[in-house]
This record gives sequence, structure tokens and C-alpha cells, in this order.
Amino acid sequence: MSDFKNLDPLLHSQLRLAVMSLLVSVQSAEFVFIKEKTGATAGNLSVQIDKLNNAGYIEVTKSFKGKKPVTTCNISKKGIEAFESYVNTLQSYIKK
Amino acid sequence: MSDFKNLDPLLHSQLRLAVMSLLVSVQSAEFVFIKEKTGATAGNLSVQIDKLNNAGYIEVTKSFKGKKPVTTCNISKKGIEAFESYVNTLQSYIKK
DNA sequence: TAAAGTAGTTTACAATATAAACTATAATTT
DNA sequence: AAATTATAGTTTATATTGTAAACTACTTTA
Repeated sequence: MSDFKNLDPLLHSQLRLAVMSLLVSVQSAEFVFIKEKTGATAGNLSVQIDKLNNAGYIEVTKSFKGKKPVTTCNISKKGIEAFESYVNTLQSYIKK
Repeated sequence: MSDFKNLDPLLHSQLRLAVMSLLVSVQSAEFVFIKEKTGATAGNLSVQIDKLNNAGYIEVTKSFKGKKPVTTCNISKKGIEAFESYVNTLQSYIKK
């Protein structure tokens, strides 16, 4: 790509982008909350959260709220930076 | 997706987005020019141009420059509208 | 006339996204 | 108390997509 910088493929996915954009503003959110906000299915969300986690863009902690399992996602510094960089690259595409 | 509107999958692809963003500014461009600007391989570009064409986002005309075949792509009204709509949706993601 | 270049297209494969099916536990209902 | 429904996810199977490699067809050059 000469004129067009590569878009981070991890962020260039509708659901992962939605998750990250949510986490950028709230920093921390629970699985169920993210699921509702994004409208994703649990399976799809689970997979995509895994990928973001493996990339170090978010940190995932599992605990219990009463007797129910709760998965909490926190955006990492690396995640914030990646998101900002992605947004900048994207802007360069759409305002050519 | 409750909070997040769907991103047109035809535009949410790095190469097709690059092609469309190029065509939005220049209106009309030749295959080889697009190939150079985007850094895509000919095969990949050919496939993606086909998809944009089938969607009615661009019009493709084939002619000759001297004895060499030339494929020219023109963005359509529908394409411009789709691009603008995509950009708006995207903006709503990244400035939440 | 053989080799290399140009302009693409087709096809085969790898990667991705997604839903469906599943696990595990808890709370209700009958 | 057994069966049913609900909650919170995970795993897996499939369909879709993206991409490069291989190919076609023609032209130019050595």
C-alpha cells in the first residue's frame, strides 16, 4: 500500500471496533453490558474478546457477582494507543 | 447492533475502502493507477473492483490505449452516497 | 522467434466472522 | 425433588471473505 497505510486488522472488524470504542469511553465494562450495547451474540463476542485479549488490547478478569460469573474487560494502554492509531489511519483514508 | 449501526460490509474492507476513497476524490481512474496508489496486487484489485461494480458503486469500462487494454473505473452516485453513509457511521463509532 | 513485459482474470487456499450447539451453574416451577 | 427455564459464558462448525499465485492474452524487445 503506497498511499494507504495498513489498517490494524484486529481493529478493522465491526464488532471488535465497537467493543474497543465502547471501552475507550468507559474504560471498563462487563461482558453482558458489552453484549447489550453492541447487540452481538454471546458466542461472537466471546471470540472477539479473546482476540482483543490475546493482542493485549484489553485485560479480562473473571469473578463472581453473587453466584453469577462475571467477565470484566478493561482497556489497556496498548489498546488505547492502537485504537487511536487506527482512527488516525482511518481518517487519512476518508478525507483524501 | 443496538448502539452501533451496521457498517456496509462492502466498504468495510481495506482495499475496497482505499479504492472508493480514491475515486471519491478523482471520480475516474484507471486500473493501473489505482493499483499503484493502493499498492494492491492486480488479482486482488480485480476481484475487489468486480465487487464494487456488482454493487453498483462504480462503473467499469474497458477500452484500449493504443494496443493496451485499459480498465477505467468511475464512481457512481450510489457509490458516493454509500461512501458518505459509511463514513458517517464510522464516525459515530470512533467518537463515542 | 524466444523471452520479457503489460494488463488484467480466474482459482485455490488461508483467514475471519458468525451462529449454533454446548457446558456449567442457579433459580423457578410443578 | 425432579424437571424447566434462565444466566453467563465457551467451543466448534460453517459460511464468507480476502488474498496471492497461477493463468490468459496480447505486445514489445532482444
